Amino acid sequence: MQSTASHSDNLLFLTDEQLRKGIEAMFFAYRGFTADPDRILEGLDYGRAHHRALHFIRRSPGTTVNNLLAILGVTKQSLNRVLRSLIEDGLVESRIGRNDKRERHLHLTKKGDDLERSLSDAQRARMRSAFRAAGPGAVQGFRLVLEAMMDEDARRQFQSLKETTP
Amino acid sequence: MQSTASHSDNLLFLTDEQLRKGIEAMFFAYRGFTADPDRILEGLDYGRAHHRALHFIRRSPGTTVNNLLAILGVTKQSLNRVLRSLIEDGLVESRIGRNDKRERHLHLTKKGDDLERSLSDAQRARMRSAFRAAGPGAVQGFRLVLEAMMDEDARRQFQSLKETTP
DNA sequence: TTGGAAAGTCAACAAGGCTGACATAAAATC
DNA sequence: GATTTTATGTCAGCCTTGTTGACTTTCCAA
Repeated sequence: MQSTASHSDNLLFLTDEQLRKGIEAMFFAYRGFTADPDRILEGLDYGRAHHRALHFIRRSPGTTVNNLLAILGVTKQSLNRVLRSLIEDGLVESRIGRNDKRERHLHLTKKGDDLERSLSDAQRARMRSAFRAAGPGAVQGFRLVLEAMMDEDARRQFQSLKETTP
Repeated sequence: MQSTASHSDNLLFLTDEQLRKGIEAMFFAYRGFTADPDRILEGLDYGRAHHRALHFIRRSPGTTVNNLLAILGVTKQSLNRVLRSLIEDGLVESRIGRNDKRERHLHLTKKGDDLERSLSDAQRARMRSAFRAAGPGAVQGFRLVLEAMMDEDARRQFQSLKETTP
């Protein structure tokens, strides 16, 4: 029975019940994850889509529109609507490429950087307190599971973002 | 320096860089998390909102509309639109409460159960493969962090769902 | 018996996805 | 040099899913 016990121990986390808990945890946690930035954006004329664009532009200054499209996984029409308003309002600057003049390289202005910072500060604060509450080992596990849950493409994008040190 | 090293070891996972990675991991992983059910729903006339309603009705058969509202965190008008189509199409049955006849108790029909099963099968398959890839320890950490990331209310709901054994 | 809670409905609106069609400029290729 | 491909932007229109506000019906409970 010893080997049976150890066998079931190893597979315990793969029962449908455990998987369902994982699914529901993702659902509730994602709500918390977006709650703080959403609250900040409520007053302004922006939404979650604007936050995502600002985040990845700040993350990779000078990124092209096509690049951003691939990362965000939306259509250019969707992204364009968001970018247009950010550019009009002076939060994002679009510079014509030097080598390839078809490309637009995106940068945050001071104003855009300020907003993104306030949004990500709020999000980081929650992440920090969750990490602190769960402990270092848990954080490692958290990232392993999330990475394994991604689509191949997303994982590649995530990993190449990881490697860059801004 | 021994105590300094151990001190920085303990805080290493709280650097802004680590937190940013956590944020991006949530973003990419959530996309993967919803991708499979979304693909199935694409053909049908339903969306993610329908999936969520079906999930929690199957999870807690006989739940009231108010209960579901609290869990899903949307307005009754939003939920009503979704429930109406599910009831019309014969996936959900709405039974008037016996004790309190104002209440509607929600149940899945065979048809609703079949659809929910096919959606959650797909979602569980991804979760299973992520859990398997990451290992039991990681799964524990994953859930600890997610739980700590939830709002108070959501955490209470999550925990009371956990305790129920259907 | 009356106040208020639970549930449902209608209307209107917004964010943010999507498709399709088309325009322009520039690079790449033949 | 002509043609094709690529990167971007834009217009129009559609869908889902969220919102608010106003109103009705039902019916429990004080």
